[in-house]
Amino acid sequence: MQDSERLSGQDQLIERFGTYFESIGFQPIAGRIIGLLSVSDREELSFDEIINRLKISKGSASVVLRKLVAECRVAVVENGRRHYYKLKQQNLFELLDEFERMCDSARHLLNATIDLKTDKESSNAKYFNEIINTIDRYKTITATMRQAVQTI
Amino acid sequence: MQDSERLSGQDQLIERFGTYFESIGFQPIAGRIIGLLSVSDREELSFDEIINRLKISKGSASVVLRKLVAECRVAVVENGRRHYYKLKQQNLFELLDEFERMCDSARHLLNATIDLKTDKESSNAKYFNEIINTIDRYKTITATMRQAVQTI
DNA sequence: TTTTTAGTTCAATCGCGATTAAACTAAATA
DNA sequence: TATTTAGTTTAATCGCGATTGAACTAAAAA
Repeated sequence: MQDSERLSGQDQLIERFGTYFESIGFQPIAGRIIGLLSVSDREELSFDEIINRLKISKGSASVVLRKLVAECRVAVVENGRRHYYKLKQQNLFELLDEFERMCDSARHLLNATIDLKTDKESSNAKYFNEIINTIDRYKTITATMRQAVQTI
Repeated sequence: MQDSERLSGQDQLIERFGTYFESIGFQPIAGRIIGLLSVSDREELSFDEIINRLKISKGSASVVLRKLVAECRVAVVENGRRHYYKLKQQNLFELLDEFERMCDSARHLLNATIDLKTDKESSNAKYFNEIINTIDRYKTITATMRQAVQTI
């Protein structure tokens, strides 16, 4: 594969990472930075390399990188005056935890909604109960999966 | 429970539904409408009831409701000149499908990223492979779950 | 000590989706 | 037929997060 080909391929992937992370609530620039750090062959990039490759201002890079570091998405290595950044690998179990917390809060909201219904047998009340049951079934299964993985 | 108590309880839940749906990409008003239709005791509400309870303009209600109907989140019943709206209950398997499509596209992006790496043994390449394996394990499990539920 | 460099800070602005207001349409009603 | 009513359309505006630019700080280099 030629260098130019690789570069343009990387640009496309950076864009895809970017739109994905945008869709889950990150700033556009944050998504591109995660993309660049994911895609790039050298996995530790300086502040300058980042702003030059992505063509963004020092200001936004500074703000967004600080946020990404605070959120443990990116790790920073200081080397003299220079800062180097690399992707911080997430603990996959923590990702699962996060998803389960989301399910829990949905479950909680649906329960509160049913509690407030005059008619607990109404169509929506039944539907919400069905969703709650599905969430509970799902949690049983992931608990099993978690155990299985942990005992390997 | 008193009526006033129930009403303010509903308002709070509407707000919680609203912020939840906002967080997954819906317009604020769309989230509140879904909340109102989820929480309200009468589960079929007229255009007027919606704009009065949520204190929103006819214009935004019209636009947002059309969108929600197009997305199959809300069903509309026309009765003479009046339109009545109710929550459209989703097929829970379709929700699962949607989640799996999301996993598939993530898997695809990670694969493309590894393909483009010069060093397939780099730290990030290994990390991405680990995520792919986790996704695959997850899919095996949900397939089993799906079969189990379908044969009930 | 002076100069250069790396990154930070923050006020200003940009961009854009969400929302409204008011004119408008079409159907029901009188 | 004239009027009322229910909802639609769309131009204008609002609000706000994202981004920039330029001044600024602090540390390294000269």
